[in-house]
Amino acid sequence: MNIENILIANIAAAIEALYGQQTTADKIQLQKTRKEFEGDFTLVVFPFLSLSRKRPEETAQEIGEYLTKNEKLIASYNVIKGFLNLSIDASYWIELLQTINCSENWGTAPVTEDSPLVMVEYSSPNTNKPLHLGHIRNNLLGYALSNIIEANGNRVVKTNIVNDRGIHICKSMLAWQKWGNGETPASSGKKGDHLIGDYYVAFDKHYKAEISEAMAAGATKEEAEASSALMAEAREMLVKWEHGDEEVRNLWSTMNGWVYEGFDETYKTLGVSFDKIYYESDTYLVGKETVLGGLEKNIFYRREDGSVWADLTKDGLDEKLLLRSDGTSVYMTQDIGTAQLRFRDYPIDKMVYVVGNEQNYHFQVLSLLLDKLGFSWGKGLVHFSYGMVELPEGKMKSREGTVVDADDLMQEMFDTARETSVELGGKLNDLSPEEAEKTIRIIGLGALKYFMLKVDARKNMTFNPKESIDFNGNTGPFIQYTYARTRSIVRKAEESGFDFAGTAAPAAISDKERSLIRMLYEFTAVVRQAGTDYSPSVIANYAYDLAKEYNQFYHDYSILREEDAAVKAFRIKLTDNVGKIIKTAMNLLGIEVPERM
RNA sequence: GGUUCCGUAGCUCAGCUGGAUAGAGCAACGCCCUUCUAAGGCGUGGGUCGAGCGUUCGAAUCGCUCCGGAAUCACCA
Repeated sequence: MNIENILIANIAAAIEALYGQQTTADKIQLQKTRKEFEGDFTLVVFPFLSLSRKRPEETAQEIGEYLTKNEKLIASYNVIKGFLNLSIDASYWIELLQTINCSENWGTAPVTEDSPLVMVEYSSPNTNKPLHLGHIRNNLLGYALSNIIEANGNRVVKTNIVNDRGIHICKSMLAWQKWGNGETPASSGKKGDHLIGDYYVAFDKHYKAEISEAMAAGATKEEAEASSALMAEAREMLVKWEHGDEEVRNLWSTMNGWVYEGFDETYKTLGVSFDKIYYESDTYLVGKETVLGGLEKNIFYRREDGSVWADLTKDGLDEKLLLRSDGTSVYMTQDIGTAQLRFRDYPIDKMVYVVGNEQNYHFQVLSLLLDKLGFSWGKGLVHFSYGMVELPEGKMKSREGTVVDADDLMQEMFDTARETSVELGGKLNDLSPEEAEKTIRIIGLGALKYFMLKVDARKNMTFNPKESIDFNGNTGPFIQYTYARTRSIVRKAEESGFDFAGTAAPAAISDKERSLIRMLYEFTAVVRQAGTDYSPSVIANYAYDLAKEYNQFYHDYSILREEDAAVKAFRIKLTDNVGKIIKTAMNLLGIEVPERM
């Protein structure tokens, strides 16, 4: 049923019949005919000139003539320079729409118990501060990627590794002990993660004050930092934590608990979720064991000072520290431990890490180390590396207070969506207050998510808070609006009791209709490409193209006022299916679409 | 300095397994709501695809060199 394969087979036959020589598949370059020319598929004939020994136009003419004569599906052809444009018979497109209409999950591959298992790690927050704009990009990419991988016929386990231990959380804990007066999320009404974040900032403030005081007394910066009593206390706390000091552990559990409640709320609002959460406090010791195991097998080596290293010079990299001379673990050790635990829990075939591009080197090393340690998926692990989010003024800097908070940003999106719908004449007035509010959240989030996902993940992107909340043009709300419009058309058709059963297929279809069906057909290839390239932006840009194409169609033709019943039924069905695919595409990105807006 | 990534319209971005005259949106200007949702459609203007060389019938796309920007190369995480 794949039209391209049919065409390729016919072209190969044509070449052989006309020129008496076989051709290879890679020479048959079939592409979508550009809009300004007539036709559906275009064959580039330049590769065949050496066989035909004729001019490009003549060669194209001969092949076109042969094809129209021998393949019923090819209705006509035209030649422009070395390009042979082939028009496919309308009946094929009409039938194709019927096929898409009948298939339940067009574009997505089924997942069975035997499907490969892919684990996707994303989010990975620290527990000392709330989520910010960078995390939003990470979460949205990770969630969308998981959906896309699943749509390509894989079992997916979404996972999160929480960095819940270390000096950073001790800083917050210490500051809370000193200046908190027993404040809790319940007592102050603050979200837990924000509360902890505030104490982290408080620590930094007092620490800075301490430093400048010491420097004013004549110390150098290094001396001041080294003699900081606050920092010494924080370190002391970390040591107590490592030794399982009950008081410190209890405080740690309590305060991390507040943070998790806050994170859960943010994740829920953002619409992302996880199947399994790992905590570094559980994995760092496993990492140590695994590294020591590797030491026994001479995969790693120990230096005189007792530190453990991996020699990667043969792989073109440096030597990498795995355990400090005091026996404590480093970042890499934890990731090895996490990998070990995960592999015990799941039969992982492939591991995808959604982590910023500042850690490209880390994952290059991790891949090698896991491979040396015998993890089958180590070598083929995917570091889905994405670029930083920058603001028009430059990078976000927590010290300068230029960090865009995730919760604040989402709230701002909701507020703007509400204002905009009022400005546009109370678009949501027909809905109940609850439904209107729900729709506003769908639109606000849709704007934010689409804005971040349409950009190629590898690239650094600029996030302009003001301009990003634009609901016109290439935006999420534009696509959502188009979806709502398709639903409106279908709803009205159903309400009017239009009889689909008694209608025959239309005799002919227009270019716009052809183009739309073709785009629906291509969705399968788009999903596959997004899966192999790990690229949500491919889906995003497709959804926009489809919505734009449909809007043009909508303006060019009457659908409900069409008098020819066959044509009317066809257009309604087309509308219905465009809506279905828009919805599927948007859902793959983790974006909801409203029935009305 | 080594490694990796990025450079396309004033701005934000598509296009990159080589194909026809490089596309959207925003911003500017003009037209279209008594007609199925105007969060829309149509039109005008706007480009040495960072630069150069090479491969090719054909290069934004592939290769090399250079220029500009980012990340990374820690007993930080």
